[in-house]
Amino acid sequence: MNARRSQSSAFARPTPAELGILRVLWRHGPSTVREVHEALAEEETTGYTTVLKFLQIMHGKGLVERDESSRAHVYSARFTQSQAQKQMTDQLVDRVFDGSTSKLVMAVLGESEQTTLEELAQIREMLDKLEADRS
Amino acid sequence: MNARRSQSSAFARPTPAELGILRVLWRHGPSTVREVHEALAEEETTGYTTVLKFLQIMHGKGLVERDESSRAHVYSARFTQSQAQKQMTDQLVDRVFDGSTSKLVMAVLGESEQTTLEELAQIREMLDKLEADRS
DNA sequence: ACTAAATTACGAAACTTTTCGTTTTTTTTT
DNA sequence: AAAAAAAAACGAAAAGTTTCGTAATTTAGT
Repeated sequence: MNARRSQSSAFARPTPAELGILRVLWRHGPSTVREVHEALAEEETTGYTTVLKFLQIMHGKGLVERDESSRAHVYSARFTQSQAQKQMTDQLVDRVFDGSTSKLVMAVLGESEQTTLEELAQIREMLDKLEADRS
Repeated sequence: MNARRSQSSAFARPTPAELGILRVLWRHGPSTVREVHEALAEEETTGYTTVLKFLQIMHGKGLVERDESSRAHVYSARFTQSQAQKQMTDQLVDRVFDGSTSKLVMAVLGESEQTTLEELAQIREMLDKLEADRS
C-alpha cells in the first residue's frame, strides 16, 4: 500500500492544470467557478465548463472543499500554499536531488542572478537561526 | 508556438517514469535496456519491454542518446543530472513559489531536521561567495 | 407561473502516459 | 545451416489528464 498515492493521504499531488486552479484559490481565497474562470482567463484560455469539471474532479480527490449553501458553489483549497510548497519540494528533493536538501539549495543559489542581496540576507538569517538551534 | 513544449527545446520535461529511467542512466552511465531494467527492478516492477519502449520514446523526444553499434543498443542521458536539477527547480519556483527562489530556500530549510550542520555550513559558504561577488 | 439566465451535472472525445504482448530481426550456439 | 537465445520493433490496450458540448437544474426577473 502506497500512502503517497492513496486518496486519503494528507494531500494528493495536483496535476499541472489542477495546480493552476489551486494557485487561483490561494491568491483569491474561496471562489466560485466563475471567479476562478475569470482569474484563469487572464493567462490561459480555458472554457467555463472545463474549470467547473476540474473543480468537481478536485473535490472528488479531496483537493478542494465545496460550500454548496449558495447557488454558485464556493470552492476553497483544502491545504495551504505553504503545505503544497513543502510537499512538492520534498518530492523534488527525493526524486531529483537524491534526497539531499542542501544540493537543492546549492543548485538554486548557484546560478540565480535574480536572487537579490536582500534575499540572500534573509537566507543567512534563517541559517543563523537553524545553526543556533542545533548547537 | 510553445517553446517549452517543443521537441527541439534545450531539453524537454521528463515524465515521472522517464525521470526514473534518467536517474538510472545518471547513476550508472551509458546502459543497455537490460541494465536499466535490472537497476529499475530493485525498486519497481517494470517489464523489460516497458523499459525498452520508454527508452525508444525518450530517444524520439531527444531525452537520451542511442549507440546502435553493438547488438544491444546503449542509451545515455542527453543532459546531466545537474542540468535537470536546475531546469526542474526553476519550474517549481515558477509554478509553486511565485517565482521567488528565496521562498523555496526558506521552505526547504525551514522544516528540514534532516539537514546536517555540515550541510548548513556548505550553504553558508556558498552564501558568502555569492555576497562577495555581488558587492 | 413563465421565461430567461446562470449554474451544475453528465458524458464523452482528444490527448498523454504507462504498460506489455507479439512479431521481427539479429546474434550465438550447436 | 538450423535452432535457440537475446534484443529491437511494433502496435495497441489500459490508465490518466484535459477539454468541452449538451442536458438538466436552480434561481431570478417579468
